[in-house]
Amino acid sequence: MIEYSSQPHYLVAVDCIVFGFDGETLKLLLVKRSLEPEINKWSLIGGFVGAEESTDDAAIKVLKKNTGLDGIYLEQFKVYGKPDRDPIERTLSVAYFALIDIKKYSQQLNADYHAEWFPINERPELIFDHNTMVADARKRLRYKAALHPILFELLPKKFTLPQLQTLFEAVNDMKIDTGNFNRKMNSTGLLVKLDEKDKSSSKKGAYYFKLNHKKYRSDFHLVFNLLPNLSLDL
Amino acid sequence: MIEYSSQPHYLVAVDCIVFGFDGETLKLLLVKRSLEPEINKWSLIGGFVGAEESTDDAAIKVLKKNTGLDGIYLEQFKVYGKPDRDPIERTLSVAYFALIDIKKYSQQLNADYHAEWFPINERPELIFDHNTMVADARKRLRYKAALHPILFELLPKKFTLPQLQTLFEAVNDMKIDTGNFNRKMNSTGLLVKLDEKDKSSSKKGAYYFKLNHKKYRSDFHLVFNLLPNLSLDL
DNA sequence: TTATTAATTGTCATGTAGACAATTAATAAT
DNA sequence: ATTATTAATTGTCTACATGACAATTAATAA
Repeated sequence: MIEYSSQPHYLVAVDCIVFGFDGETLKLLLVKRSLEPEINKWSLIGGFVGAEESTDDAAIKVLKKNTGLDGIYLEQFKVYGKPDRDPIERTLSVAYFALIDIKKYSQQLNADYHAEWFPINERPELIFDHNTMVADARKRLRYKAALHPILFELLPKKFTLPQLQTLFEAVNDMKIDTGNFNRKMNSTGLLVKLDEKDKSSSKKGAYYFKLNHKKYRSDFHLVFNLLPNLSLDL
Repeated sequence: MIEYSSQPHYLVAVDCIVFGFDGETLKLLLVKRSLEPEINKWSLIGGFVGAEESTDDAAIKVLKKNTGLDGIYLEQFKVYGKPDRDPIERTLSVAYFALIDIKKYSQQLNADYHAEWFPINERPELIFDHNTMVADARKRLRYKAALHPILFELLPKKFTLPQLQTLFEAVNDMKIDTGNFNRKMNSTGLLVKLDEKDKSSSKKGAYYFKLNHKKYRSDFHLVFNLLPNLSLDL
């Protein structure tokens, strides 16, 4: 039997930076950590990678366990591999960011798992290097969202143009001109206008749109310019 | 003493996809693997992550050991974490791509470490999932190079416009109009024209340029459009 | 009727992009 | 001196994108 002699072995975890959008504010899903050390402190959703699963599998599992949701947009974006990032024992963490339609998230699981949504700018301090992970994930989200129509993952099946614009403004911390924004979005071919209106936030009501999934899939990898004054930092 | 109970532990490796450019062809640095299994087969440069080093440290070390070079452009781009990717024992691999000025690479180390440059399109079969890693790294390189001036990392201190164009054409597998290309490159402010000429490939000779490092550093994160007909796939 | 938000449209200046052609330049080889 | 060769720049044309800003039309609850 061949062996790799006496190389050191490490724990491997996954951590998920879960973004959500409620129509107004960009949010982050956090949990109270259930094991020592730092028990009861706020933390990203995460878990160890089991013997029979890939890191992708582990991230999917973690997300399922904490939100009850399947088929979530997940993207591995960085490994955190400093030797001392976990004070107890060396643990590498493979970080993923996830985009969730917040309305799909079932409230009772919230209670079960002590998970809670926080407005991204009013979140508590997190354990270990999780604050850094969140900052990195935000940057990556901004970057990706400027070039690919990824933010649709955060919206419910039916959404309005004002909601879409609010989302873009929240992610990028900027005001966007409505006329130009709508023109641009309509020109992507990604939107399908529905007959129904959302009258919850105005008298006139805003038409609902749904995503053209076929176009979304086929054009996802193309490079768009979805942001005015594109100037990113990553 | 707190412990994470009986979670499984794994080996963690780094693998580097090392790109080089000789003025004509995009190349890949490979080594003959020195341990079982698959000993003497071609492989990416890699190694296990030691107990006292971060994954970034490990990648730097691996590169230093195999090329003798420091200060190489290195970017972590993906973790390969399938349980069975290594037949002997579960090993996660953190993949980095590296960009090397091929002229800096010292030939004698080549012999010592059995490392060899292959034209990227005429490379041998690689072990494990290394073929996939190379394909992924190429895509990532193309993507990044279209948006950021990263390809300068592959060029020597002095380079000519024709060399630069050839490099862009090699990375992206396309012909580029010289007039438009030179206009675009000159307009970035990244180039500093030198007095000296390179007469090796023409009678007239092509002026050497060097990189404006200050501008390079300050503008690196901005999103450029360095490719005609930008249409990427990642 | 009014206030309010939605959605579209217009306009203007500016810039980029790319196809394509032409020109000027330098110099080694003949 | 002429020629062949590659380098580098420039011109031109069309098309389209961009973004600032304003104006307009629309729908409807209060």
